[in-house]
Amino acid sequence: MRRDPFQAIADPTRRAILVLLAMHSMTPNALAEHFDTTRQAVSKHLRVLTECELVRAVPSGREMHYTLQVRNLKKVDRWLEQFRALWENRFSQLDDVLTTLKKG
Amino acid sequence: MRRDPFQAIADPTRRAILVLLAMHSMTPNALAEHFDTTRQAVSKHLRVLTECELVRAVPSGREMHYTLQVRNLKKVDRWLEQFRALWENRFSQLDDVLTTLKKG
DNA sequence: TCCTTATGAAACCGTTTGGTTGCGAATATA
DNA sequence: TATATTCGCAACCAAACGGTTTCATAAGGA
Repeated sequence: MRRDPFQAIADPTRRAILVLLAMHSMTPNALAEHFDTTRQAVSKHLRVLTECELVRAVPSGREMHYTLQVRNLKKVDRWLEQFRALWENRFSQLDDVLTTLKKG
Repeated sequence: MRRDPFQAIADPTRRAILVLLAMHSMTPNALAEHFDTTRQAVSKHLRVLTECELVRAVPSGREMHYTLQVRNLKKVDRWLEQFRALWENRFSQLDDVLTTLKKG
């Protein structure tokens, strides 16, 4: 089973969860209210996110507070880094044909 | 079938293909030599990447030259943008406990 | 204590994924 | 023309994915 941040953010629901948790930590029930699925489905996504260490569970009584753990998102950012130069230089501003010529 | 850059870069082989194509355009055969799979498997990945418009196929005789199309990678970059502030501010430099306090 | 609420885990299901093999079409070469 | 090479497509397969329903556990409230 692949467990890395790239696979984690492939799912749109998981991306939305991360965005919500970026505001403040939330319980599974509170999160589930934002989606058109069951609490258990959200819980499964939280499990994946926890295994990827993109999220951390903090118990509080009978509730569980999930918190964003931003560190591993940086891995995605670092991977993108190697392409950033390509879309920031002036060649990539031109159309695709020119890009092709440059690389061919 | 979901076809977006997030799903495209979830697969490690596809990420490696994108990195290789960032250097210069390549044919499916040339690409396949870099991996421990068949040409057809690489071809399938190229199909996905093409559908996501992360790659563009340029025919040349009986060969096909695949070129990186960087535009849609920016979508991932823009999504990450909303988290970048979190790991760039001084709070995220502290350990996870502090991060929790800040968000709780 | 009894009941409700919050949660995770397990079993199950249909679809998607990533891979293989085999094929046919089209281009280059002898 | 005949042959070899490059490639995409279709069929098939096992494993993973995303979802549901059901159940057990544990904590709060009447």
